[in-house]
Amino acid sequence: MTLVSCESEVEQALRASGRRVTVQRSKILAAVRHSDGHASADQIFERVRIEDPHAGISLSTVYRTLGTLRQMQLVSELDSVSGTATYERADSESSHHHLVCRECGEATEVELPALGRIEVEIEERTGFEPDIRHLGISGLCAACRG
Amino acid sequence: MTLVSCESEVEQALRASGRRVTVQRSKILAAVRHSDGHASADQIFERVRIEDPHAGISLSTVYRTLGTLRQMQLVSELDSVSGTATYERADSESSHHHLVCRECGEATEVELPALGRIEVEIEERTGFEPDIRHLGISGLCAACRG
DNA sequence: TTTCCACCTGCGAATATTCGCAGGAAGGTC
DNA sequence: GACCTTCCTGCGAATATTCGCAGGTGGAAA
Repeated sequence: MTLVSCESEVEQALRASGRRVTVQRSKILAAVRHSDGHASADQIFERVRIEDPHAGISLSTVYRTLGTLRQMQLVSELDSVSGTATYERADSESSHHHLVCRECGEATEVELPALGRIEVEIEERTGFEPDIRHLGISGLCAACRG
Repeated sequence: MTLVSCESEVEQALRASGRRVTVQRSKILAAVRHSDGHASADQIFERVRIEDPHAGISLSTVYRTLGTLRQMQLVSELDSVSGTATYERADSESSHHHLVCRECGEATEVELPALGRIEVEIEERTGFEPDIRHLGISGLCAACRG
C-alpha cells in the first residue's frame, strides 16, 4: 500500500489538470474545508496562520490559490455588498444558490432545481458550459422590501 | 411649461427615492449613457473629464454614484475575471444575461426568457425579489472547452 | 429669497485584490 | 539520488475599491 491512496480528491484533481500539489495549497485547502460557510481571503489566511504559525504563507498565495480552485470549480466565490469577497467549498453534491440582498447585503441560500433546465438550454444554444451550481443572484430580501 | 418636463426618467427616479439630483450625478449618468457596452469606473471617470475638464468630479463619486444607480437597478455591474468591474445601463426593455468565461474572461450576452419563471419561483418560495435581468453567469466558453 | 438640514462630494487614507519578478520547489526523467 | 524544466511562491509595488470626515449644496419650508 502506497501513500498515494491517502491523497484527497482535490489533490488528484490538481495533478490531473497539470498543476502541482504544494504545501501551501494543501494548507489553504484544509483551511477552506474547515471553514463552515463563507470565509474571506483574509479569514482563510488567518486560519492558516493560526493552525501553523510557521507556515509562512503569503496573502497573495491565498488569493492565487482561491483563484485556481475557483477555476477548477472546487470553491465558489460570492461577492458581497461590503466589498469583500467570500469563498466556500463547492462540492458537486451540495448545489445551492445564493440570494444576495442589494440593500442589506444579507446572503441566504436556496436550492433551485429548475436552473438545471436553464443550464441545458444555455449549453445547447451557445456552446457555453455554465457553472450554474453556486450561482449568486442579487435582489431585494423580504425584510428590505417592506 | 416648466423645466421640470425636461427631466430624464433617471432624475425622476432619483427624486422619487428621496435622493438628490446633483451636477455630478447628471454628468456621470450622461457618461454611462453614452458608453456603449461595458465601461469600467475609471473609463467613465475619464469620459466625464474629457467632456468637461472643469467638472472636478472625483473617482470616489463615480464609484459611489454607480453603487447608487446599481441599487436603483438603473445600471448593472459585471465582475470580470481581470479584476476590474464594468458597468452598463440597465433599462427595463433590454433584459439580457451575461455569460462570463472563467478561463479567458470573455463575456457574451444571451437572452434567457426562461429565467422569468425562476424569478417567480424564487419570489414565491422565499419572498426575495431577485434582479434576474442582467444576471451574470460564469462558466466555460465554447472556445475554451476545446 | 432666506434658512436649514440632510444628503452629497472631494480628499486622503484604509482596504481589497492583482501583478511582476527573482528565487524555490514539484515531479518527470535518467 | 541528481538534474532539469516548469510551475509556484513571497515580496513589494501597482491597482481597484471603499471609508471617514469636514465642508458644500439641493431642495423643502418659511
